[in-house]
Amino acid sequence: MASHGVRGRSGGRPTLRDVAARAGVGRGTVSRVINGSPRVSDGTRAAVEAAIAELGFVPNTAARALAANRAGAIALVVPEPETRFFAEPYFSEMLSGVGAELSDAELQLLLIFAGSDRERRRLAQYLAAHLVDGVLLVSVHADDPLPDLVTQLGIPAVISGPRSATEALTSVDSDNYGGGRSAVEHLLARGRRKIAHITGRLDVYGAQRRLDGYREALLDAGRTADELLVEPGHFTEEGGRRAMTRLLEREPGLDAVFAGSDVMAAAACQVLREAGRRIPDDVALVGYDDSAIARHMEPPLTSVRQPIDEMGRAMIALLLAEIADRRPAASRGLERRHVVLRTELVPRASS
Amino acid sequence: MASHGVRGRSGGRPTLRDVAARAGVGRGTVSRVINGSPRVSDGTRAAVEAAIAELGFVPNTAARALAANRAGAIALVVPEPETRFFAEPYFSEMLSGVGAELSDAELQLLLIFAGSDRERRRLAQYLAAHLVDGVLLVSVHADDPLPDLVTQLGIPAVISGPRSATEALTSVDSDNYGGGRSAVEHLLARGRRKIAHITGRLDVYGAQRRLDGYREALLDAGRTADELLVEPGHFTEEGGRRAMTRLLEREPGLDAVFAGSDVMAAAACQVLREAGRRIPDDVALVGYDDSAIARHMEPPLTSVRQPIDEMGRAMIALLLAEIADRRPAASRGLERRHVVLRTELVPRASS
DNA sequence: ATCACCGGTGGGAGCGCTCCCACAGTACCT
DNA sequence: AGGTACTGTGGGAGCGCTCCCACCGGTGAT
Repeated sequence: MASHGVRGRSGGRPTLRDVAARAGVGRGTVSRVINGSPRVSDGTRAAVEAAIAELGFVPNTAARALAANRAGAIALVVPEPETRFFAEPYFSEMLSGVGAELSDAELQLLLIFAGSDRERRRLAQYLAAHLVDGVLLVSVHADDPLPDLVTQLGIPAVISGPRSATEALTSVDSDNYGGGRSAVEHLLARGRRKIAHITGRLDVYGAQRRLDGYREALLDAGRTADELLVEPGHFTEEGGRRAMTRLLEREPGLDAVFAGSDVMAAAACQVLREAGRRIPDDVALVGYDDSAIARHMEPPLTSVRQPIDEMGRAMIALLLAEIADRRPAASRGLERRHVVLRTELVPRASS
Repeated sequence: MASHGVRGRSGGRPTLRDVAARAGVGRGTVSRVINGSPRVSDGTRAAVEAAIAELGFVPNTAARALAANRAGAIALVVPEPETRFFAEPYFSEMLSGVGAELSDAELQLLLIFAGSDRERRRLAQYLAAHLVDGVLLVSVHADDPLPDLVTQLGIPAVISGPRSATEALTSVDSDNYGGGRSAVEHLLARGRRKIAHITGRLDVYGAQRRLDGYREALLDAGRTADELLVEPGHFTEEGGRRAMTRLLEREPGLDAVFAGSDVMAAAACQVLREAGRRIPDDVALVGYDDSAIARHMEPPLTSVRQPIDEMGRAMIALLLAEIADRRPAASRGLERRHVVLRTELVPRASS
C-alpha cells in the first residue's frame, strides 16, 4: 500500500483536493469556487459548496500566498512610539474605521510601530520581504524617509495626511483649509472682531492648511489677517500654553482664539482663566479634532470634527484599488488619487 | 532556450536556490544555514552567508510556512472591544513587554480584538485555519468560552490572569494575594485600625485573591476581618463611587480604604472628599495597578504595582516553550506551568 | 454541413521552502 | 583489513494552493 497522497501532514485538515474528490469535480473548479470566479455553473458551485461545508474546509493561507505570490496582509504603519499611539484617540478611531472597511476583504491587518530606529530597520526588512501587499501610512512628518522607501520598493501605499500639496503617494485627508475657515467664520458670525490663531507644527501640511483657512476667511470678510495674532503652538500642551501667554501679552484686546488642536485649546483655556478672562464671555475659544477633551472641558469646547473613521475607510478602499491596479502594471505613476473629506464644526458653549 | 527555472515570478527576488548556486552548495545546506542548524561547517556557513548578503536574500515566509506547516505568527487576543483596549494603560504596557520579548524570535505578532460576536466568529475561523502558532489571552473573564476553544483546537496558549486556582492553561499572573496583603500591612503599619476594602468583580480570580490577601493580613494581625467593611466595586468608576458611599453610611468610623483598582480608588477619593473627609488625615487610601491615575491624583495615590511588562515577557517565553514542546507531542496535559510575579507597594501621600 | 467561438471544466506545472534519505568522507574501533 | 559511527552535504519529494493551457460540447454565423 503506497501511503502516497493519502492525506497531508497539516494536522489532518482537509485540502482542496479532498473537496474536489468529495464533490466529484476537478481541483481547478474548487479553486474557482472559493475565489468567486464567475466561470462556474450554478449546479457545480452548489455541489462544491456543499462539500466544503461537509468537510469544514478552510483554505491554507500559506499555500495560497505562495502560489499566488501575494501576502494576504496589509500593514498600518505608525511612525511613532507605541505610547503616543495609545495616548492619541486619533489612532484608535482610525483603526476602527480601517478594521470596519477591511473586514470584508480577506486581508490581515498588521499594526506596525516604527518609532525607534530599531523598529524602523525591522520595518524596512519586513517590507523588503514583501510580507505585506500594501501599506497604510499615518501621521507622517514632512521629512520622514518612510514614504520614499515604500515608493522605492514598489509597494502600494496610501498616506493619511499628505506631506505637501504635491504629495506623490495616494492620499486621504480631511479638509484642513475648510476646517480653518469654518472656525473663523463661526467666530465672526458670533460677532468676534479680534481672532487669534494658535497653529500646530507648520512642517505638518495640515497645520499649514488650517492657517491658510484662517487667513483667507479673515481676508474674505474684509479684514486684514494680522500676523501678530498668529502664534505657533507645536500641537503640544506646553506649546499651547506658551503661545496663549505670548498672545495675551502682545494682543490683550483679543476676543477669540482658534487653536489648531483641542489639546492646545485646553492649555489656552487654562492660561486665559488664570489671566482672569471668562470663556466665552470675554474670549471665545474654538479647538480642532473634536476629541474627548473637547467634550469634557469646562465649558465644553467648540471644535472642528474630522471624520477619522471615514478616513480610515477611505484609505482601505484606495489601497485595495492600488493593489488591484498593480497586477496589470499598466499606467502607473501618472494619475494619483487624493481624497479629501469634509470637516464639520461642532458648536459648544465655549464660543 | 527553455525559460524553465530561470527566475521565479516573485518580483525578481532571489530564492534559496539562487543562494545555493552562488555559494556553490546544495539547497539543503542553505536551508540549514538560515535555520541555524549546527550541522554545517564553519567554512560553508561563511560562504553561504556571504552569498545571502550579496544577493540580499530574504526567505519567503509563505513558502516556509507551507513547507514547515507552521504559521510564523502568534496572536494576542483581547476579548474586549477596541475602545477599552485603548483606554486601559494595562494593555499598552503588556503589548510593549510582549513586543520586547518577541523581537528576537522571528514571529509576527497579531493583535486581535474579540469584543463583539462578529469578531469572535472571525477569530474562531482564524484559529481553525491555524493561521497562528500560538495564542496569548489577556483579560479573560471566568465564563469566557475562548480558552476552551483554544484548548480544543490544540493551539498552544498562555493566559495572563488564570480564571481559577485550577487553571488548565499555562498562565502568568501577578501575586494578587500578596498585593492585597501588602496594602493592608502597609495601612496597619501606619496605625490604621478600621480598614475597608472595595473589591473588583469577584468572578475575576485576581480580584478574589486580593480580597483573600486583605482578609488574611487582617487575621494574621490578630483582628477579625469584618465583612461589613467589604463592598464590591466591579472595577468601574461608578461601582467605586457607590461602594464608597455605602461603606461610609455603614461604617462612618473607617479610617482607611484599600481599593481593588486605581479607578475605584479615584472614585472613592471623590466621595470621601464630598463627605468632608481629608486624605490621608482622616482616611488613608490605597489603590491597585499603579497606573497614571495614581500618580496624577491629588494627593498622589499609594498603589500596588504589577509588573505588567514583565508579565508580557513571561507570557512570550512560556508560549515559545509551549510551541517548541508541541513537536515531540510528548507528555502533554500533565505538568502545566504557572508563573506568578511579585507585586510591589508604591507609597505616596494618600496613606 | 463547416467553422469559429465561448462557457465550463480538468489537471499539469509550478510557487520557494523544509524534511529526510542517501551518500561521501573521516575517525575509531575490533 | 573490515566493520561501525558520525559529520557534513546534496537533492528528491513533497506542502496546498493558483495559474493557465487544453479540451469538450453546444451555439450561431457562413
